[in-house]
Amino acid sequence: MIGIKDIAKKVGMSPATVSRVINGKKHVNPQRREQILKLIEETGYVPNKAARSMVLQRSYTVGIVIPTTFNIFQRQLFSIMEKRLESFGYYTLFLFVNFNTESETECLNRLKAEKLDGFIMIHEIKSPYFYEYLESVNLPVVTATFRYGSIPGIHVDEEKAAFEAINHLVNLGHRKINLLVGGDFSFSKQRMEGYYKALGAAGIERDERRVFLARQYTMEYGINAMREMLLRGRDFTALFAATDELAIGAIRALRDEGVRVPEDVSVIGFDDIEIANYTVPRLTTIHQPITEIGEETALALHRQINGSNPVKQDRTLSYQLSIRESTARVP
Amino acid sequence: MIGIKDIAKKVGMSPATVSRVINGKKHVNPQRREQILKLIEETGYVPNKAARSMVLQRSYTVGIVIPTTFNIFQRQLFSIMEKRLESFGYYTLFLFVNFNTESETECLNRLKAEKLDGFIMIHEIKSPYFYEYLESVNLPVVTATFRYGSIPGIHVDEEKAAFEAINHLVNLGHRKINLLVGGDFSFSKQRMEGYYKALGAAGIERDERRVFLARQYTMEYGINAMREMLLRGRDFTALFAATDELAIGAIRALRDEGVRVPEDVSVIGFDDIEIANYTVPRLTTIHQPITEIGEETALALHRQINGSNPVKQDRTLSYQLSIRESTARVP
DNA sequence: ATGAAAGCGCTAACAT
DNA sequence: ATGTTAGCGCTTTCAT
Repeated sequence: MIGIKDIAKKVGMSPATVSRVINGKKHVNPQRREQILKLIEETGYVPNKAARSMVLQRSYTVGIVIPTTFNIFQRQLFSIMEKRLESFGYYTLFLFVNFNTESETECLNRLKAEKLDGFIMIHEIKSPYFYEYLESVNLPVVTATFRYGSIPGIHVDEEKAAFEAINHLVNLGHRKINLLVGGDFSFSKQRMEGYYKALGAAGIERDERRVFLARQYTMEYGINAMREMLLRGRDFTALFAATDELAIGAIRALRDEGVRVPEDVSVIGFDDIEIANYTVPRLTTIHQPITEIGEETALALHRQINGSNPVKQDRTLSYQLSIRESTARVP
Repeated sequence: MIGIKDIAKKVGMSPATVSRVINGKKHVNPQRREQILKLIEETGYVPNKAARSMVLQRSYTVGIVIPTTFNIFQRQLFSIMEKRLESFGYYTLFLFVNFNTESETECLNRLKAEKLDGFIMIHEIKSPYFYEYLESVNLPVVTATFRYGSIPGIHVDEEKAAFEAINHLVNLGHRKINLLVGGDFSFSKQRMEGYYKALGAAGIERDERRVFLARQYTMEYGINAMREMLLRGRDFTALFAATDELAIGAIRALRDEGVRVPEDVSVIGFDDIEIANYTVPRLTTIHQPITEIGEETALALHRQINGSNPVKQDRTLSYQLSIRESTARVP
């Protein structure tokens, strides 16, 4: 493998000078600079990242903590972040984590092993050790789509958005509105809270039997949950699914039983993943400003890392109710 | 930051001994080993990866080259690979690349900068320099879903699979079969080739006006392409879309014009992404053994890296025609 | 079984 | 403007 010494030797100069050229420092004779640049070009030399990272005590790398089972929304999100981070000159390292302590510890270790410049979380880690460590080393962090303690986060007002989703249904005359929600995240709690509050505001009695739990936020579990609902008799005219994927699964199960959407049952989702606009029927859903979330998150982290505008604060972005074809007046 | 010296000092031993313990080497007094292990546990010490990578001349990291605009199939694929690689003890580094020379060069540089143990390509890079470099450093590589030169690849017989897809349509009585295909990859050429051959075998005349090009393999371009087809008059009874995403977009556009699928027009896709089984109607498609492809690829790379079973050879996995609801007898 | 010392490839402080 | 040198945190000879 070719190294900085090889380059230096070939042009008859010291590694220090070559290093200066590579890093665009001053105090190098323009002619020699050209000469070195040319040689680097020719040889295809690229500095070793580990060596650099070691002496610089930083890696120009940003981590993104994401669940192994990332959903479509998260996939779109990290895709956007990755592009933005790259434009800022960072490498991106994905830290996949599962829903268990072991995996979270593993993630923490990785964080320690790499000298990351900072990182983004689009997955809520439970372990308190994790956050303790962050505090102790003062590593720049931004969360996206949720909040944790005093860490700055970029997100929408989930509760209010869910409230509005239910309101849309209520305005269409629905009173028997089921909720399909999954696991143990803040967004699920907030969306559920919005559901209850909207029902309350509409004078509809709170009925826990209308709430169904999916084990995961996938289409498969959406199908399963809807089957279960149907088994208990079709005493609902509308469904609020906590994510679009759950909604798509639910619509599938409804169709399989000959129930028409939206004629017989209205379904509203949440997130507005890309496919929501391509399904049959197109999905009415809460649009999250996914591009903006991704960009803002990357920017906030960049700012933290560079110390410019060190304002560590949350940003609540605005969502939108996107009315498409899966909701209609109550039959 | 806590380092190996700190650990050593605290137990009153040399860094060398601590290093031996960390790496599970022999010749350490069992008592001291325990003592050191305990301290590491307590302090939460994790060795610095850069330092380690530097002296070891390897990183225990495997790269996955993937297009920035990865599609759903590729997303599922890398997810599987990542899990498998982790189980082998590798870190995974994603190398996103765009469809231009600059980005490919960038990717190559990254490959040089990191001391990767090996890498996987699920994206065809064009630049010959890229492959030259691979040759020159003899870096372990495996391709997935395509082949390049003598690099071992894991894939299905794309052409034969496409042939079978068309055959399915022909058996249903279709003769006016359009093709929707996108960009410049080997799989697109092979799927197109299968289309033509199957038509030939069925005695259907080759008609290039039946072939439509999508700029990207996305649902959006699927819609656009189908609109264009429809504009030219509906003189087809079936469509073979080169990917499921294209198919889903096409079905959407068909619906928008009041064309029923499969009653009026049959649509068949390729890949069998997760959602293909949840759309309305469910998508008939070619099932790629995505889990197997992912696992086999990771395994093949692992073997190359470890020199065990250094057989550098291709594996052609078997696909399956998955008949669902989007195809029917010709009207 | 253990420690001292060299060195991985690079950058930066200090000389010149 | 350029070179010399030290050192980032670790592993691995080579002594002992």
